[in-house]
Amino acid sequence: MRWDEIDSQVCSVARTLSLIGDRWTMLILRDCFLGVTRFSDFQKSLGITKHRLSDRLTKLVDSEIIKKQVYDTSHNRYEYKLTKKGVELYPVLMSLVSWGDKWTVDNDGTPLEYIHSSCGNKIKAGTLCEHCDDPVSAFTVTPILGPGILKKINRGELVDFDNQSIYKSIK
Amino acid sequence: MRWDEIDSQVCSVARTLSLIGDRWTMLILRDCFLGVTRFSDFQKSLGITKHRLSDRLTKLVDSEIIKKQVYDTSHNRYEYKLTKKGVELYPVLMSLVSWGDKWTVDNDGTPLEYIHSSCGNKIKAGTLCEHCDDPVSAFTVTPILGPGILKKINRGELVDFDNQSIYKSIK
DNA sequence: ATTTAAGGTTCCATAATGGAACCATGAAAG
DNA sequence: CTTTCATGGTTCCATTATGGAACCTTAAAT
Repeated sequence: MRWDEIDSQVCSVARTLSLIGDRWTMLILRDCFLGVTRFSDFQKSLGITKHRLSDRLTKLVDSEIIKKQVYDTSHNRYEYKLTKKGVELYPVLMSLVSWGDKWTVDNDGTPLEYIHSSCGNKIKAGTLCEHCDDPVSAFTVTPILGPGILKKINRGELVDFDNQSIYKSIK
Repeated sequence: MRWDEIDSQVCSVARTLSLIGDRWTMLILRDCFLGVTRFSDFQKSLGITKHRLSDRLTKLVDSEIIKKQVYDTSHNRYEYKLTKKGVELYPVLMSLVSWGDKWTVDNDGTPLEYIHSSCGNKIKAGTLCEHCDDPVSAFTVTPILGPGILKKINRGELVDFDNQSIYKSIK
């Protein structure tokens, strides 16, 4: 299977990664969340080549994760800004940051810190269950088949689907 | 800048993506969390070519996100399992799932559902601040320079560092 | 003696990426 | 009024990464 076919997998991870899972894309989005909007600023911040940046921005606009707006009509200058769909990728970014802060930090400490305006403290972000407020971890979650897979099985699609692993989960 | 140099950026996102940000790696980890452990099962589940899978597994073992263990000494058969470092990537996976469930779902519904063993409900995972329990979103978080950057600036490294964007953040 | 299963490696054609050069527009400088 | 600069790109080409198929190795099973 080629990479550009992974969105055919009936899997939210695969479908999401088909949009944001290639080189540079998440770093571009990191910059978006930090307030970068202009082509040349992305380029300086990232060290990406122009045509690669151009390609990635176009794809992100096509998938409606960012939008391209003229900010200077006389010059045709543009700014790229997150859409609602894009803003909602923030948990992905924060979870990457949290993990990186713990496992890839050097002796100097964490590169950035994040202040939560609700309480004024440094963020200690956790993934919690909104029903019980307990932390969500691989050991307290059991995946089960959802309608997105079950309906396709009932219609005879996914004939060679192997659901063994789902019921094993992580031990 | 080449992709294999991004871990030189003083940024937890870049450093994390240098380990798990290339094609296939997150999908391999998805399978790890679902209970897949064997080379051939990864290959069947992912549709990845053998040498690419071999390459990715080796890199994940090198970065201590998974470990390779013999499960059949007479045959030299191996299983790959998440380490503590790897298990802690679960929030990254769940945030990708949550976003994908919302923005990439088809008419049939979500592919998988996740039951939280703490409360028995379907997971509604949210990224919350552990100080105030309020949701963490791009609009309620302000990034500031941390010691990992400040100390390097004080030592005269990062001379051409541009922190403009950090103070803009997202509006 | 041959086949099968697991877990790979090798070879080669194709696709993605990186670096450098080039282009277009309008504003600013001399 | 000619040249230079800033922004936001595109083109060309060499280098890397990836995909597909074939092949390899060990030990058991037929």
